Amino acid sequence: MSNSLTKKQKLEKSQRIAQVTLKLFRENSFDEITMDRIAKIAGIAKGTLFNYYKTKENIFMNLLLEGYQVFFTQLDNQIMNFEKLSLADFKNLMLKVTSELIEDHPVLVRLNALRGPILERKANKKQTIDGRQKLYKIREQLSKDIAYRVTELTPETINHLFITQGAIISGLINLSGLDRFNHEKLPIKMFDFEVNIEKESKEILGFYLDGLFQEKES
Amino acid sequence: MSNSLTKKQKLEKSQRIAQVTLKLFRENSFDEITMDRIAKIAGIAKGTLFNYYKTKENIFMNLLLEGYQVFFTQLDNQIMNFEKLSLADFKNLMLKVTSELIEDHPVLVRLNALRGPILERKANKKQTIDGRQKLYKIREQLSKDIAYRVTELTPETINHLFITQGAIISGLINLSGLDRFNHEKLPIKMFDFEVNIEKESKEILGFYLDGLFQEKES
Amino acid sequence: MSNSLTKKQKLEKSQRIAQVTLKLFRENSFDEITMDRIAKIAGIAKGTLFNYYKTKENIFMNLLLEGYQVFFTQLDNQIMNFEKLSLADFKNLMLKVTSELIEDHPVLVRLNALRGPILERKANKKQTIDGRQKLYKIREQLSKDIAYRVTELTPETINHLFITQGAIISGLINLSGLDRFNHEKLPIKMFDFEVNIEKESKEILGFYLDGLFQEKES
Amino acid sequence: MSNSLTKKQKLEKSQRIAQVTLKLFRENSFDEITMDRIAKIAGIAKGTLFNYYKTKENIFMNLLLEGYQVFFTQLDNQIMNFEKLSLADFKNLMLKVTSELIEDHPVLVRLNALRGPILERKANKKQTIDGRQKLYKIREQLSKDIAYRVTELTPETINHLFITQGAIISGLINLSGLDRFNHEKLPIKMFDFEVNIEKESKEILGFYLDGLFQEKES
DNA sequence: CATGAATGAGCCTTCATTCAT
DNA sequence: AATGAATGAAGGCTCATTCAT
Repeated sequence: MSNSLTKKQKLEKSQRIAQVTLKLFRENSFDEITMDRIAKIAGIAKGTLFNYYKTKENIFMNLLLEGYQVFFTQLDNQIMNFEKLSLADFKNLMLKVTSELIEDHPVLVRLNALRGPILERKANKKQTIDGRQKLYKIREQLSKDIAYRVTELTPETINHLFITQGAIISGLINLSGLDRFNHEKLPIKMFDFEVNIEKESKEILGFYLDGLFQEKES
Repeated sequence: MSNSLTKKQKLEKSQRIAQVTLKLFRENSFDEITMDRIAKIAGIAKGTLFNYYKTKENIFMNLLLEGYQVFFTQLDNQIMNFEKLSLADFKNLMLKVTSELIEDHPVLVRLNALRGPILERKANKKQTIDGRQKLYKIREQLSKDIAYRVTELTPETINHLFITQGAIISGLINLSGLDRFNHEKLPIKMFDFEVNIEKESKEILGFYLDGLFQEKES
Repeated sequence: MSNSLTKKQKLEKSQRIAQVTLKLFRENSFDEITMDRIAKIAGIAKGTLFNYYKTKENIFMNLLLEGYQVFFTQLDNQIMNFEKLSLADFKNLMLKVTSELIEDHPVLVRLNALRGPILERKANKKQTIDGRQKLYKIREQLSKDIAYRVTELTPETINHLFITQGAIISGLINLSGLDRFNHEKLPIKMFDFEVNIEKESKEILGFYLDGLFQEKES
Repeated sequence: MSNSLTKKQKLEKSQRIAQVTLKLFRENSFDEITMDRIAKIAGIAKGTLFNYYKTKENIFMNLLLEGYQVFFTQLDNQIMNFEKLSLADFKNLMLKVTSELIEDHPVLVRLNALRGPILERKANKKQTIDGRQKLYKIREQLSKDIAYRVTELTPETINHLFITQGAIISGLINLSGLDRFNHEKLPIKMFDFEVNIEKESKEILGFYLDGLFQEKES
């Protein structure tokens, strides 16, 4: 009774852990976030962490999957409001999504960039496959819903576009050295540091879409 | 002279260390590469490592700077053969460079992605600035030489393009989980794993250039 | 409760570590005492050490502060038994304290000598200041209690005297090469080795007090 | 011929090493001075150091012995100018020497403080004894010359006084945390940091001498 | 289920000393 | 006698993970 938690209670605790980690990740790198800090801030014992997540990497993997699920679900809901979308509409949508990712969910992009080089390294094969498949499923559903409204594009193409979008944003974020998150500014003015991630991302993605659409036409 | 290594010999040994590290980096992440492993494979004592490079990060930073220097110098030499380059020529050039980076020097791109979040963390401000400036200089010279031949573009734009190119490739490589470099193939077929980095990069960059050129014209 | 050590238990373990370190310090210099040795002798893992003390220096700093606290508190208690103390009484007191420090707590003096050149080096500014202030507070209280009973002297003068006393003893202990604490006796008879630290210290301090008192009178 | 140095040349080189070390020791602790730095500043190879001094500790021990030799010799010369010295003269002399040690040769005192805890630890028994004996001889000669002029005191007493003097100064220097040599000042005002080493030393020694002389009279 | 003390492998780095040339 | 590259033992410290209670 007392020592057996309801599913709801368990979920709440695991989410608390996740939220704390997420918050920390906004201004810290993976290495800078220790299980100690997470436990302390979450107000639970370090050992308890491992009852909810087998490894540190699992916390982040979960964050990634849950995050994208929420994000894509919300996006899906918005799309449901439309009957049809022209290519121009779709382009605007993708650019808007780009802005949102960068402004409101850069953490999601950074988590995604963590997946291959870090998260999956310490996960076993099954976990890795499960994680990827889940992420894929989420994106797949969204892609289908969009393709249903943008008749010129297939779900595969749209799915592909989301991946490309992620790669572009991630590449730019990483390159910009996360300087927005760093405290000390370097007394130097070079292009690297002036990368306006949002503007760049939208430009690249925009031209990419233009090219893609043009190709389809011909 | 006797026991004193000539500059050439010293360079050779420091390059041996660098080569060992580079080789390890092809299939391992920064964290997985320890000074111990480097020393062992290079066939020298761990302490000797520090006679050539003051920190682990220095080895990688050097690898990055030297690598780009060589790569861009070769590129520069190729360009010197031309009198003038049309925009179409330039586009082909950028696409060819993209292929080369991905096929022959993916390590360079990954090193560059390491710079901000890892290499510069443990370097002091001066080293960081020096490193960045050196890298910048290299790219700057190349950009000027190209701009001289592609009259429609400014050096700044070209420099910008190289950075964008790096970001795109880096984003895709990272996203693809480096699977092509891993030993074990995952028994799974999903889009992520089928990302043909080279094809994708060229497509994105190609369309980006098209859009950019078109914009200039109007 | 179960696996959680009570405050008392934690204190006991941290004191065990401290005691081991103290014991080692009796016959070894700071550099000769490694965290490895401390852990081994304390019968715990090296990592455990760092759960109780963040740095090696912290162990010693703690030893110093705790040691003086205990010593001065005991001294304070003795003083509380008196209503008033004449200058002669006070002189006797200081000489007695000198004997006690040398006979029973030479380690305390040596720790104090370690503070500036070693312990505070690796401590951050806050720690350094805190440590010094704590030590100062301890001595200050004692000085006040004494000054209350020795009407001819101010607390400042007395505080000053304790510091001078420490310097004299420390100087002599260090000079005598700690030989009395070393295992091997040197087969040599020279003045240095015959320094009777206790006798010397008391003589110097005694005369110093005499001079000081005489000065006050005139 | 070319590969065999004259005694003079050898002496010069060993003195150069010594001078460099001495200079470094003025603003650095023993640990902060590496053989590397010494060699570099002296303009010789690191290996060469070991042709002149078998160990790092030997350099410092030599510095100590040579330093005192010079200092005491100069002092001896000054004394030779006098026929007789009264006790008051002698006291003034000792106080003047104290000032000189603190103002001009604090390094000497610090070296002396290094002898027991550091220098002799890594030296073998013979070296230790030799070093001590040499130092003793130097001081002994001086003591005799003084005793000859201060008829009230024996050479032993005077020798003893020099040791006491060294202990007092050393104790105070160490206690003051070498703050005069530190770059960063602590934003704190406590007695410890206000120790005026020279004033304190002279006061303690002065009173000590007063007491001693008074004792002799009675 | 929660706890948090204990673990120990592993990391980077330092530096006096050696020795082949 | 001089060189300086090579050595390697040693050091302090980190942190994800385990497990007895």
